[in-house]
Amino acid sequence: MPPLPTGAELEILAVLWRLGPSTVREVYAALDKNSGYTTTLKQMQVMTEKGLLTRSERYRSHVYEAVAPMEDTQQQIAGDLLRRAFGGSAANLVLGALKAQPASDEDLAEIRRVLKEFEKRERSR
Amino acid sequence: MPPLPTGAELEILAVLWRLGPSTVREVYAALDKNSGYTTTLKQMQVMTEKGLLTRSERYRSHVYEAVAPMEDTQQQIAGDLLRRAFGGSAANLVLGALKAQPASDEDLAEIRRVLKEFEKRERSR
DNA sequence: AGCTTTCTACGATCTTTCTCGTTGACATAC
DNA sequence: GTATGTCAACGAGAAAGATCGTAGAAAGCT
Repeated sequence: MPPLPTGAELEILAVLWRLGPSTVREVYAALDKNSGYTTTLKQMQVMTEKGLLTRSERYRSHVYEAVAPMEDTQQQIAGDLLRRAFGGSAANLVLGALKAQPASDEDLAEIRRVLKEFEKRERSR
Repeated sequence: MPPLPTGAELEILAVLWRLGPSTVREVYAALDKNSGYTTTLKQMQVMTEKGLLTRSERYRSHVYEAVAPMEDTQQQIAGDLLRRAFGGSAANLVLGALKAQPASDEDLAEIRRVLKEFEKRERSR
């Protein structure tokens, strides 16, 4: 089982999820950090060594891409936090998230949809 | 704004939330890590320096306690993760959490209650 | 060919986190 | 009063993470 991505790694992953396969420079530009280009480059190299990213040549530059699908990584992170910080209480996690960043009506509807879906699957077991 | 607790710090906080004010030895016993007693002690001393814990004398030993209420810390953590790993999508967070650790019926009901409550507050603005 | 730009690769440093061994204080037991 | 046990304090070390400076390869331009 791969270790969870660190904070800086997570930010890079988030950019790649959003933009799809990208060069280092594109990721660097999308990051609003005040660290240098080589820092981002190094980070992505390390992540590639770890197996978090893959790299393919394209003309002159290298294009990086997340190995694991976003959903898998998000699930791992959510599960880890649930255990570690919320004593396994999903309700507390939801509550914390909503308080921290009020959700829009669409978000709320989406959450309800997710709940229904989950409930249905649960009931059929 | 205080920096978010690290992984090891979070585990200690979780124990203190669960047990209430405790001595180092109690926390250490509740932790199922394979590190030594002094490691936990040192960690808690550092956390006290950082302002995460408070300490009060009790007879011979010291009793530690989390400074910030659990809810506040959880909210901070959830918000941070929401931004960093989930692109602000609370629905994805909920989905990830449910997939990672299927919730019981009570949990689901609790989540729905939280949603309703939040919605009501939202509507009255 | 020589210069400029745009990349990646490498190595070094700095900081934070994590871990533990040792010490000394204090109390209780013998 | 010596021994034993329990605890906090201290300092040191290892490990991981984050940051950057410099070098080197490849392409394009004049």
